[in-house]
Amino acid sequence: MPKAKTPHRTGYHHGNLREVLIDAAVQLVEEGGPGNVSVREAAKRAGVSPGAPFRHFANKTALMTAVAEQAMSRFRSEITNAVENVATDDPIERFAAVGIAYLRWAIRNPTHFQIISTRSLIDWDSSESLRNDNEAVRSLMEKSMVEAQQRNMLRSTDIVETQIAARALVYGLARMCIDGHFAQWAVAGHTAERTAQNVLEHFVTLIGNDAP
Amino acid sequence: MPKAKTPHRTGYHHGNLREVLIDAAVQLVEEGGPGNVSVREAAKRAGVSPGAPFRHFANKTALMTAVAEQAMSRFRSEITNAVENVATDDPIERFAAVGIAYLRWAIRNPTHFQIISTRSLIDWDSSESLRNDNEAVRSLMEKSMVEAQQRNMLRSTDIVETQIAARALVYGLARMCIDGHFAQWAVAGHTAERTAQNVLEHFVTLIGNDAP
DNA sequence: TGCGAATTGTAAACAGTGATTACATTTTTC
DNA sequence: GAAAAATGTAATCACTGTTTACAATTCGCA
Repeated sequence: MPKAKTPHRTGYHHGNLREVLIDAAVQLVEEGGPGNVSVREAAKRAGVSPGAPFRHFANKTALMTAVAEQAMSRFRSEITNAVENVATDDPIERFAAVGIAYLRWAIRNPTHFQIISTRSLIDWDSSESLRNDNEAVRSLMEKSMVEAQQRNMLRSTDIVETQIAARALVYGLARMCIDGHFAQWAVAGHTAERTAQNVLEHFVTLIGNDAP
Repeated sequence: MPKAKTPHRTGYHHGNLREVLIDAAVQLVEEGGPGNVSVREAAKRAGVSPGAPFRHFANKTALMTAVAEQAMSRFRSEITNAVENVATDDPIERFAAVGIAYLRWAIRNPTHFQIISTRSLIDWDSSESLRNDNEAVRSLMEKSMVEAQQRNMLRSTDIVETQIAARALVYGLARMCIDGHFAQWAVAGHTAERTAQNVLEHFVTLIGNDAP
């Protein structure tokens, strides 16, 4: 977790305002969720007047989008790293690895996951990097599924439905956690993370060709 | 869709303010999502001063919670009706009927589904009716699953994982729609609703005991 | 029927918000 | 070194949720 480096601005110009504003916004998100972010408070923490941020961001949504871009980048690289460090080349296991890394990051960074997945907070369409990172994760899931089918490892041949189901399951588990639908199924003392992993692995055996 | 009935208040007292405020808030939600709701605008539309709503709701969240209660009640009864009108007593088909009714309502009432499922907008813990209605839907899913297992119709005996997976799948599909993760998988010209149904039915065959 | 209490409205104010505008300063560029 | 571009400030606007003091109305009861 890199600390916000405020370079103790000396003169009239700040020199680093854009990045410092993003860091301040991230800090505000961590302190009290997305609703805790205000442009003015971010400006105050950057030691700058309330109007200054609008030289760097067209509006509040643009600032939140920058926060989302940073978060999404870390999200993507954590998942990419996880799947690269998987020993086996079993595509189904690789898919499980993606899903587990996905859930792990979402559960450990709930407010950031909320920001990157809630379109009303950000301007999704205007950000190429958001789309790229998201597509990278999606295609990682897709590839492993397609490969599994090619090796005849899937129970069903309806790969489109299977893929959407897989994505919906992972996304649903993540959102159930961050939306608080979770108290009821912290099963048998397991943490949310462990439970989510169990369910994902269960799903993986369901779609597989072997008997459970 | 019942129209807000403003009884043309004559005197100093409104007589119906609480309900009219809820209706106004619902209208604002329909016009521009949850973010479009403001207590003052609701008061204005009810023809009342900005402070008046606080005689009926402790704060804005309480007003939104009342909106959510109304929406959740309709959500529950639509699902309950759907499953009561299912001819068969096949528990797996009954589960599918619940899921389809769930997705149907969520997709056709996206902003209201967003309100009832996003805990940051409402005061979930303080509302008994929200909990009751939610639990009713959950237990409807649970019952059909348990029955399916008792009749040996499920592929896996890990019923806890199967149940959570089922809920996560339905919830994930609904949220993917309302969060806009959907443009990519409006598959083959199908509407979101039809696609979601296909995926759900695919999942149902996956968990079943028969060969696909 | 009348009177005190509870309910429910108003008006005015407060602090906080996103955003814009006119202006000032600094940096960049030729 | 001067014109231009970038980036800060100060003031201001309209809007928000919420509170407070006060006024009008309705309700419960002698």
